[in-house]
Amino acid sequence: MTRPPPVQPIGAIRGTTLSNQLATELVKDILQARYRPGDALPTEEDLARRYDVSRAVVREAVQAVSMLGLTDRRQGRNTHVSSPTEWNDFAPELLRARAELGIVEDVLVELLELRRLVEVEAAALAAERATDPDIQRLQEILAQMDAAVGKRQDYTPLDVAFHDAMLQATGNHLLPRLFAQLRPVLEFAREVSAMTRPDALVTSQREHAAICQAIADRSPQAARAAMSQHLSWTANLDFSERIAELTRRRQG
Amino acid sequence: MTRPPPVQPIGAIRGTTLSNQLATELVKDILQARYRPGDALPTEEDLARRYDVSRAVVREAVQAVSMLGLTDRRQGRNTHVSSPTEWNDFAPELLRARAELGIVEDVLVELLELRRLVEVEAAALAAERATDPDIQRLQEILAQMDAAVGKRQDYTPLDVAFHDAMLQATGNHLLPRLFAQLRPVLEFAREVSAMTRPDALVTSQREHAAICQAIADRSPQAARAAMSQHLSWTANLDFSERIAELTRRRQG
DNA sequence: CGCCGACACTTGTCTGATAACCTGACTTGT
DNA sequence: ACAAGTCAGGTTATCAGACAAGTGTCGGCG
Repeated sequence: MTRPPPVQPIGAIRGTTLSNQLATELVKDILQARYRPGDALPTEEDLARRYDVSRAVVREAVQAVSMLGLTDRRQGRNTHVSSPTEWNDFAPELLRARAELGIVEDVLVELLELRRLVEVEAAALAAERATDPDIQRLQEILAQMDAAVGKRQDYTPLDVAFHDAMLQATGNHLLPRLFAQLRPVLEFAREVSAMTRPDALVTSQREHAAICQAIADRSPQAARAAMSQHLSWTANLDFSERIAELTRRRQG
Repeated sequence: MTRPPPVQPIGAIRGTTLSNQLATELVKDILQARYRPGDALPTEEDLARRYDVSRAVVREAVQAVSMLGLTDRRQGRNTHVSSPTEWNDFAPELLRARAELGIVEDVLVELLELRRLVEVEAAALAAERATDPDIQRLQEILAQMDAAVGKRQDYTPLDVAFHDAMLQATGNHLLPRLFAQLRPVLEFAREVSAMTRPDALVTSQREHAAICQAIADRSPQAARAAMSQHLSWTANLDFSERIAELTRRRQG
């Protein structure tokens, strides 16, 4: 397995290590149904030859892919692609790979719906249980957002911070973490939604203020309503053309 | 690194491969704060010596741990334990490890709360969007559950199937998958709750019937109410003593 | 026809070596 | 004295070749 020096290593992907590059390569192959559930992956030696890497690299890559639930390794048998029900769809690596492939269109609407489900009720919880420091923090962020209305680049991270602070105010540690994992794809959704909603910032800021007020008033009903209002426009969204355009732009 | 034959390999854990065993070992060490966030893990060679395995095994194990977001590898520097905000708390391997350690007490209540948040609204969604086959399937499962009231061993898997079918009836693919990932810990919660709620099956079955009826009637409000009722008893639950007992029993 | 063992194939593990990289201490020039 | 460059040691990343341990298949044998 002589390594010809100036040959592009795997796919010239921006990636740190060889094994990670190969891993994302395999993940993409599986997501694109180049290998289908139930199929056997090529032999480790095969993959090593094919990508001109050592078997150790292949093994670490396959290990990574298996940790995502995408494949099932057993000694003696080939490693097979698992049923999609086994996939860890919330693993950041998988979400990122999906986003990079533009395979998100089908998942994006569902993801936003999930977000709406959780966040509306979370707002109610936050109104019930927010501590004074929690509320203070929300108000601080809101003030900064007020100042940033007009500049989307400044506003967006504050928007994220606001929602995160709200989730933290529920006292349930899992909620911020769930959203932290979903963040990369939600960012992508935000990109798209920014296009579909040119009014955006002013309206958005009014809604944030309403949410904050409801929580400060300790009114779960009001909080639920305000958050529901804030996220309602995501309900009847059809992304397909927007995503197609973004993907085209990224690849072109 | 001579391998003495009859020495327990790593921890005599039930596990398939050496690297997987070592991986779960490291995961547990991190969860138990034996290595704290920011700390450096021992050298690969060090770990290899310590557990009497080859460096290749160590590397695959560390790769697995890193895929869970627990550690951060960079060439040249030691691999460090990441900040808990980076951890993939919804990865099945992590949840399982937590459950085996009995570190779930703090997470369990929050997990049930998350479940309640999502599932109540999911029931409403299902009432809106369930197809006829969806409803038929729910009714079939319900009938089987009717027959199984009285035998918890038969009932429990049907209970799981019912909730899964309900989530599928929402038409949102992410919902069943989220719960599939949470399953192991929810099972554990079920074990505990079985102890705290001896009335259980008859009441539970009545509630399931109400949920099913509401969905069949296409009434989101009724579905929300029924599911809320069904899960309400999880709200004010304090598991600490129960979990302590279960953990003691398992370790004793 | 069914059981069973030889055999090829594949994953799991071991060993030892080299390359790439980081850190911190040391040197050097101003 | 201080800043910048240099170097050495340690650590991870990768390579190569080998052997061990499972799995499945395909004969032959009862």
